Amino acid sequence: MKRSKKKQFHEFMSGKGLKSTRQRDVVLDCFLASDRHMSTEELYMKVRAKNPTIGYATVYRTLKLFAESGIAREIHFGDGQTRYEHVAEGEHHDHLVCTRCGSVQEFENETIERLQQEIADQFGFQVETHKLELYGICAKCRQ
Amino acid sequence: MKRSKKKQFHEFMSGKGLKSTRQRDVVLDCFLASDRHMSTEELYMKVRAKNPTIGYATVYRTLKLFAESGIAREIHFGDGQTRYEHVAEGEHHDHLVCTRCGSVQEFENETIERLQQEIADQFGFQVETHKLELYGICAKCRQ
DNA sequence: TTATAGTATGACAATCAATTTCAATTGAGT
DNA sequence: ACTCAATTGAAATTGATTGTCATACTATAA
Ligand SMILES: [Mn+2]
Ligand SMILES: [Mn+2]
Ligand SMILES: [Zn+2]
Ligand SMILES: [Zn+2]
Repeated sequence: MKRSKKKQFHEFMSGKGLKSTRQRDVVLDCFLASDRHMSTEELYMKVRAKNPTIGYATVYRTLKLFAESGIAREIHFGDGQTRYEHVAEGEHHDHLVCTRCGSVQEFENETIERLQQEIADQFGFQVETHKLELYGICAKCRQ
Repeated sequence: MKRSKKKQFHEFMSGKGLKSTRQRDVVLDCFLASDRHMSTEELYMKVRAKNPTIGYATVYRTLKLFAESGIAREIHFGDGQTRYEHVAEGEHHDHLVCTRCGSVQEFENETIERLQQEIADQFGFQVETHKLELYGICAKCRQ
């Protein structure tokens, strides 16, 4: 799985005439080894631990490339931080976000997805993406 | 309806020992007279048209008070702009957002709301708020 | 292998929305 | 009118992100 994402990214890069670099490989390894829903800042810290010479701008630029290549998805939970999560091909999920501890639980619901489609159809709206997030208190934080 | 929101806001303010000012009244009038889903910037422009001496910070501060008082809700559509929309007491709706023309269509779906609740219950998660947005191309933009 | 052309990098400046600071002003109860 | 906390606008500041640019590097051709 990690092998295949590496491959996917490298194919995307060479297909666009973009280069493979030491820095990008470090960022990629840190991203793939990381928990999901990491903020750019958090990832930058992990990257620095491996190679302190890598700059902030490079991490930002590389994460955008991950999203373009399809191995990552950009997410926003409403704190001013952009986050990235791993994307499994053909999969989709939504999120439960704890406003107390910040933990994130993923879920899938086929019925909701279908209803969304129906609603869009009623309005003649063509859905490209959607975002469903439930914010509240997770089981642990409720004791 | 507009009378009652004005009232609601003024009651909230006096209840907190906060003052009624000329500036706040102008911002409130502009907000109530406006289309929904206005960005702070857009509202600021309307405010300036009525009273060019009112500052940016005052508009920001006042909109936060609207949200606190319950007459407005803060929304984020992923462009870097915070928006505010009118809140009707006891009502809730979600959004279809056109990524081409920026238009916003509101909808309500009781079944989806119920399913969200069920999912949260399964995880022992206590929902406080949620966000459901469908992004894509609206009927008009599809010709 | 070496030359070459275009890409990538990191330090730093710049941007953008939003917030904070602060001295001067104002609102509301007395 | 008096008092005092709340409010204001201008400007400075923050925090995340992006742009600039001179230097360094990668990949391919020769
Ligand atoms: Mn996720
Ligand atoms: Mn709305
Ligand atoms: Zn929690
Ligand atoms: Zn449209």
